[in-house]
Amino acid sequence: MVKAVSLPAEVVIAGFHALSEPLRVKVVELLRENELCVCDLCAALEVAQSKLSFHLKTLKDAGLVRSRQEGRWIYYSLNLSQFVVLEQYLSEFRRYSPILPARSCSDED
Amino acid sequence: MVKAVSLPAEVVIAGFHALSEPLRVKVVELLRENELCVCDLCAALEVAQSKLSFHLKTLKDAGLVRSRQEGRWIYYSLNLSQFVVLEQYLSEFRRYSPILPARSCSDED
DNA sequence: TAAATCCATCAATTTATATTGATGGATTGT
DNA sequence: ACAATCCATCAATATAAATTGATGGATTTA
Repeated sequence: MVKAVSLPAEVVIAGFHALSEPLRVKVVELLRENELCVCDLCAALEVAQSKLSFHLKTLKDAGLVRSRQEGRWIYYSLNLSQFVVLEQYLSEFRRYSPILPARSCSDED
Repeated sequence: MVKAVSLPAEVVIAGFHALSEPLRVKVVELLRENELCVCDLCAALEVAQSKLSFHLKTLKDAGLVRSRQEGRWIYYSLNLSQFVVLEQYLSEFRRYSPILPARSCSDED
């Protein structure tokens, strides 16, 4: 049961990709507070249903959200463990560094 | 000097977008260990220089890397504080949750 | 000064993603 | 059974991102 060693983890890339689009980020920010059905999200975001459905699929394929059916509604909610995976991936960058990045006063580039 | 309140933070989206492409992820993983010049990266990744340059620009625009010139070389390094920004953005999703997602026994790496 | 190296940028093409409106499956209420 | 609601999927189009080869600026070496 050998686990492949750090190919730039597909699942991580899929996660970041899913979070690289403004509407999808709005979706997860809404879901942060409540489980919501698609029609709730459509109303809140004022977008067409098919458009939202498309983006929800991207989020779901990336493992960031789950869905559950109740009657004719499908409720979406966050899959927090996947957010943790991404968070931990990022945290490893810090671990390699001798010092935490100095917080520049004038942080211009 | 009013700071806009949580528009799905452009800088966060740009960061996730930058990390949503395999070659760019390989770049930051290499830079995690060492500051490197473009020609080092070209050699390590076996890609054309113009291609790499394009992706480095994406990473730089997202604030994830810095560059510094030394003679005719341009050295790239991580800007860890931006990684921390992304990490903290993700960590806020956890904060809303009543329970931390169960850590599955079988997904250690 | 001339040649070589390192790199960013440009324009043209290819490839990937997103948007739109339409269709149909599943569920519920009449 | 029929109509209405909720949703995913499809095909066509539009938009965005990546790749490629070429060009030129800046720096170093001969």
